[in-house]
Formats: sequence, structure tokens, C-alpha cells
Amino acid sequence: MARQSDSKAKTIAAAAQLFRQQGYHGTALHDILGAGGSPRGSLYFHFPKGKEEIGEAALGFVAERVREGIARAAEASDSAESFLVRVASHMGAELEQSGFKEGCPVAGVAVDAAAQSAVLGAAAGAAFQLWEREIGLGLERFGMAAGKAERVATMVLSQLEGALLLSRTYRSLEPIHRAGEALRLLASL
Amino acid sequence: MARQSDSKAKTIAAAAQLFRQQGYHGTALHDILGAGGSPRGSLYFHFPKGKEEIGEAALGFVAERVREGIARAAEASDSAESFLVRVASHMGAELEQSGFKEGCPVAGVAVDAAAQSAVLGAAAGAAFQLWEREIGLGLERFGMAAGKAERVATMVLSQLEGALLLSRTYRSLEPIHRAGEALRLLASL
Amino acid sequence: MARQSDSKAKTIAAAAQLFRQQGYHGTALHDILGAGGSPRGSLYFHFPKGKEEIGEAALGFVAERVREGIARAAEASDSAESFLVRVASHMGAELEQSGFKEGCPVAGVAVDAAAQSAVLGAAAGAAFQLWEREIGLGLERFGMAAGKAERVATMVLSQLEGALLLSRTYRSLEPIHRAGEALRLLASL
Amino acid sequence: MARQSDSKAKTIAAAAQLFRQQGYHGTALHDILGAGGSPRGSLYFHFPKGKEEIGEAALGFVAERVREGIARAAEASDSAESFLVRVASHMGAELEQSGFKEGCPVAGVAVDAAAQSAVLGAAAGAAFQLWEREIGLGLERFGMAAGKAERVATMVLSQLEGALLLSRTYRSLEPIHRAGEALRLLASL
DNA sequence: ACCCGCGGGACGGCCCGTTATT
DNA sequence: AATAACGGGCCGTCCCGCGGGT
Repeated sequence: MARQSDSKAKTIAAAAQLFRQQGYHGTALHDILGAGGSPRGSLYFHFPKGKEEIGEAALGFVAERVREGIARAAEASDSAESFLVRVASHMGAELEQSGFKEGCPVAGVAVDAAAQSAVLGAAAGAAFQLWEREIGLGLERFGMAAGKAERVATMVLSQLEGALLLSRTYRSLEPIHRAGEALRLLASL
Repeated sequence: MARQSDSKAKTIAAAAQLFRQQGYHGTALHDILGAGGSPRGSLYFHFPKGKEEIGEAALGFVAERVREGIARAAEASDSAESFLVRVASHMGAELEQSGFKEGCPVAGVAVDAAAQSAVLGAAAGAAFQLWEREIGLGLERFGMAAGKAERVATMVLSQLEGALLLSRTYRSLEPIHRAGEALRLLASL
Repeated sequence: MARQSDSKAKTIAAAAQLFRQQGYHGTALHDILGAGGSPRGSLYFHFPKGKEEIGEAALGFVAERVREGIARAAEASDSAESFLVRVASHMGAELEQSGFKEGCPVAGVAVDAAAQSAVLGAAAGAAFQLWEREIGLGLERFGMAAGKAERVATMVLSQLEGALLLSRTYRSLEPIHRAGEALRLLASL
Repeated sequence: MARQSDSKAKTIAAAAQLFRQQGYHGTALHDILGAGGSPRGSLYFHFPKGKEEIGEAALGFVAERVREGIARAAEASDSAESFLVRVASHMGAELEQSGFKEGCPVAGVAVDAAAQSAVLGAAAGAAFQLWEREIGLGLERFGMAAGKAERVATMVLSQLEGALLLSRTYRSLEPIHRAGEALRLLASL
């Protein structure tokens, strides 16, 4: 039992990291297995539907991890502004630490496979919506009206995703820094 | 051979469209060739370096096409606000027309391959910078100071890229519409 | 799928025969698989390093087979002369039976690939040395001093390899017959 | 006129060298063109029958070059023994100079393609026979009877070809040195 | 009359995502 | 839960003509 979930969890974590670096199609099952330490044949025991199911699980895994990060940032902040900036700088730090290789873990699957696979598309959408909701909650926490918070949350997430993409491509934190400025504006709406 | 550029240009255009829908690794050369009407071996003549060179060419192609679109939007507008909104709604229209399949043509390869291939990474970065510059130019045209325009342009592009990603994933224009709101804010900075 | 070695051994044998007829580069993996009755993908399982590994295995396989043939010839003979002639005529018979298509199974890859691939070169060299040693052992068996036997064995193998090449090219056993004469001389050294 | 034959001759010489190093099938037309400095399309002007015709021409070219070498060696020698040893050591020197890459230029084609292509097989056979004849002539020059010289010439060529193959594979001149010993024996027959 | 840029099908080998068997 | 085996398909590039230049 413990062994089982350990191996499965490791595989999911490895997949998430690789999808984030190389996209969904750019990542071979072989690499995931190698990174996760699992033997080759046992994969279809844990994930009977194959790669797509791994992708779905990886999406769910990172979705929750990031959601927690957003929630923690909200708790640790004392204003909408500092909340959003904290989220942005956390993303920037992760990106920089990975040598500008690891962008948004959901984008790597969404861009590659969302248009082809219904289940992957749904999972990616669910992840983004989970984050939107958590951002909206954070905004409400600092006094923003619920309806407005929902709309602003979308803008915030868009800004963050775009800045992450630009920063990764440029291999520079500048877009994320500038996104902080935009976020402050959005927070004061 | 008068029809030199015909086949090559068709291949590049087909590649650009497919990368945009399925990402770089999700697109097989076979599909590009099929869509472009070219046989397999001609490719080696036009693009001796293979798929990577096609990717580079496709990136250059769309970079310029989008840049022109931005420039035209600036010319057709009478304020920074209407300029940016026009760009956003143009993107939204394209996305909707394609059945929410075609997102940003650069993101499709940036996410997949920017971290792996130096030349693809550079080409993607060049495309984004080209657009940033053109947006900045448009902003200056309506009175924004150069230094500020440059910074705001980055935020604008981030917002657009993120909104495009979200809209495509959700299969809904809502994020792009909300991005319009954010853009108005940025324009009035 | 318990029948582990069946398919692999068949593939190796088929490869050895084809390399011998068409050389290393002249033989497509497709042909080897076809001749061995194996499906495409199993190959990557049995030979993770690809064609080179098949070549290596094929070389090892024929090296041992031929070595056994030499040893048997020595046992069946009562003089150095009859030993060497027996080896030569065995080679000639094989060549003739195949319609002058199958020469030395090692030469086919040594000529093609020894200069390019270190592992293939080493395997080919090992095969030749194995045969030299076995020939030398046979010579010692009939009274030749060890040191001389070693030197003469090299000459014998050279003579045999060269005669095989000539006979195959001419499509005539004549060179091998004449080699028999040279071998008798060498045996009486 | 002068331009024409120059380009063609260069191509043939380049092909001969490459076939010698990598075999017939291991050598791509692309490499030959590159080494010969010829443009791609002009190849089928000079060699309408394609690669096979290049192979044939290359075989004819080296056949004559080597024949001349043998004839010169005969002229420069004062005994059958020194003649044969001179030929062997010349071969050894060439092999060593090339870093043990360039073996017999005919063997590279004969092993690969002689069994498949009638014209290549014939050309390879013709080359070997030309050499045999020249060796026989040399032997007669030093007093050997014509009938015997013909038979011994075959043994000599076999010994040389085999030794060359072994030396190249081992990356050591030893087999060629030992062949010299065998050749002395043959000369004194 | 000679030359060659350009384009074209066809495999080449590699390896991918997956399924039987135990 | 894991070994052994499987087709399929990807990317590279190979060997080759067509038709315009010089």
C-alpha cells in the first residue's frame, strides 16, 4: 500500500515536472519512467489509460499544489496588492531556480494537447479555474466585492500566465517584474 | 524554376498553423507536408536542418504577420485604449473562428521547445520582442512616454498571451473580454 | 511471453546471413526483421542500442560458429595439411551452396563499418583473433611450435579471407582451390 | 572541356576514397559530391546511370592505379621475393598513413555490392583479375613459368587482400608483415 | 551543348505508447 | 506488479529526374 502510492506519486510528480519543461508531446513515457524510478511495465497497472491518464493526474497534482501556494500567499499578506505580488514573485523564483526551464505546469499540457484531448483539456481548464477561484477568494478576503473579484481574478491569472511565458522565453525575470506592476493596478480596482 | 517560393511558403504557413493548434512536438512533419501539399524530400532541400529550421521559419513568418496586425490596429485607432482593445478583439475573433483551436502561434513552440532548442528559443523570443516593440510604438503614438510605453507594452503582451491561453483552454471568449478591461486600465496609466 | 530467446536468436542468425551477403550498410533492419520473422518493435527491446548492437551480436554469433568449425576440422584431421585444406574446402562448399553470395560473415561488416564504429571494429577484430587462435591451436596439435604456429595462423587466415573474397567476386572456386595449395606450403613450414 | 573532365575525375577520385573507407552502401552520394566539390544536379549529367555508374568508374580508376603500382614495384625489384614484399609494404604504408581507415578500394565495393549488382560485380572482378595478371607478369619476369605464375599470382593476391583486411580491422601492421613472410615462400615456389 | 538549381517519392533507423503473460 | 514483446509512425536523408539557365 505504502509502496504502491509512493511509486505512483513519484511518477506523477516526475511527469508534472517534465511536462512543464518540455510540453506534453515532447515528453516520452520513457523519460517519465526513468525520472520516477518506476519499472517499465508497471505503468499500465497504475494508469490503465496510458499517457493521457498520467497527464490528467499530473494536472490534478499541480493544480492542487499551486492552489495551496496561492492560499498561503493570501494568508501571509495584509493587502490585495501584497498578495498578488507575492504570488508573482514566487513564480519568478521557481522559474529562476530551474534555470528558466520550468514555466507553468498546466500550460505545457494545455498548449500541446488541450485542443486534441477532451480529458486533458477539461483537466487543464479545471486547474486554471481552481486557481482563478482561489485568487478571487484572496481578493475578497481583502475587501473586493465578489462579482468584481471574480472578473479581476481572471485578469490576474492571465497576466501571470502571460508573464511566465514571456519570462521563460526571454530567460529574464523582467516580464514577471513588470507583471507585478500591472497586478498592483488590478488590486486597486 | 519559377515556383521556388511557392512550395516553401506554403509549407511554412501550414507549419505555423499546425504548431499553433498542436504545439511543436505534437505536430508531425508528415502533417505539415500533407497540409502544405509538398512531398517529403523537398523539405530536405528547403530546410536542410530539418524540423527545427521549419519551426524557426514558421516563427519568423507569424511574428511578422502579427506585427503587421498590431501596426494596422494602431493606425485604425484614435486612442491607446481603442488600439489595445482592437488587438484583443482581433485575437478573440481568430480564436473563435478556428473553433478555439488556434491560440498564439508562438506560444505553441515556445512552451514545447524553447527550453530545449536554442534556435527555437531565440526565434520565439524575437517574435515576442517584435510584438512588444510594436505595441510600445502604438502606445507612444497616442502620447505615452517612451520609457513607460516599453514597460506597459510588456504588461499588455503578457495579458494578451495569458488571456489567449485561458480562452483557448476554457473554449470561451470570456478571458479575452476581461483582458480588454485590464488593457483599458493599462492604457490609461 | 516466455519464449525469450527464440526471437532474438533468430534475428541474430538472420542478421549474420544478410550482413554476409550484402554487407552491413547494405542490409536494412527491415530485411533482418523480415527474415527472422520478428515484428518491428521487439528489436528495440532486444537490442536497445539499435543496429550496431545487432551487428555486434551477429559478429559474436558467427565468430563462435566458425571457431567450432575450425576445431572440428582439426579433430577430424591427421595432419596440419589436411586440417587446413579441410577448412578451406568447407568454406568453398558453403560459398558454392549459396550461389556465391555468402562470403565471410565478418568481412561484410569489417569492410563496411570497422572504420566507423568502434564497437563493430572491436567485435570484428575479436572474431578474427578467435579464429587465428583456433587455427594456431590446430597447428600446434600437429606438432608446430607455439610461436611459429601463431605467426602461421595469421598467414593462413589472411590467405583464406582473401581467397574467399576473390572466389565470391569471380563466382568461381578457383581462388579457394589455389589457396589450398598455398596452405599446404604454410603447413609444412 | 577541361572543366568537364576535371569535375568528373575529381568525383571519381573522391568516390574511390570514400568507398574504400566506408564501403559502397555506407557512402552517400551527398558525401561524394561534397568531397568532389561538384554541385548536386550535375551528377546525372556525368553519370546518367547514377551511383552504380560512379561505382563502376571508381573501380576502373583504382584498378588502373594499383596496377601501375604493381608494375612499378616489379620494375624496381631484382627478385620475385623483393617484388612481392615491396607490394605488400606499399599497401601497409598506405593503410598506416590513412590511420588504418583505407583498406582495399575494390573490396569495399565487392563485399557490399558484388552480389547484388552485376555491373559492379563485373567491375570488381575485372580489377582483381587485372592485378592478378600484373602480379603474374612480375613473377614471370623473374623466371617463374607462365602457368605456375598465374596460379601463384592468385595466392599472392589472396594473401594480400586478406592481410589488408586483417590489418585494417586490427589496426595493426602485423598481419601485413606476416604476409610478407608468406609471400617469400610463394615466390620461391 | 553543357550544366545545375530545385523538387520528389521512398525507406533508413530509432523509439514511442501499448498489450500479453506470469 | 513487472518482464517481455509489439506494431506503428517519426524524423532524417538517400538516390534520383524535371525543367529552366549560361
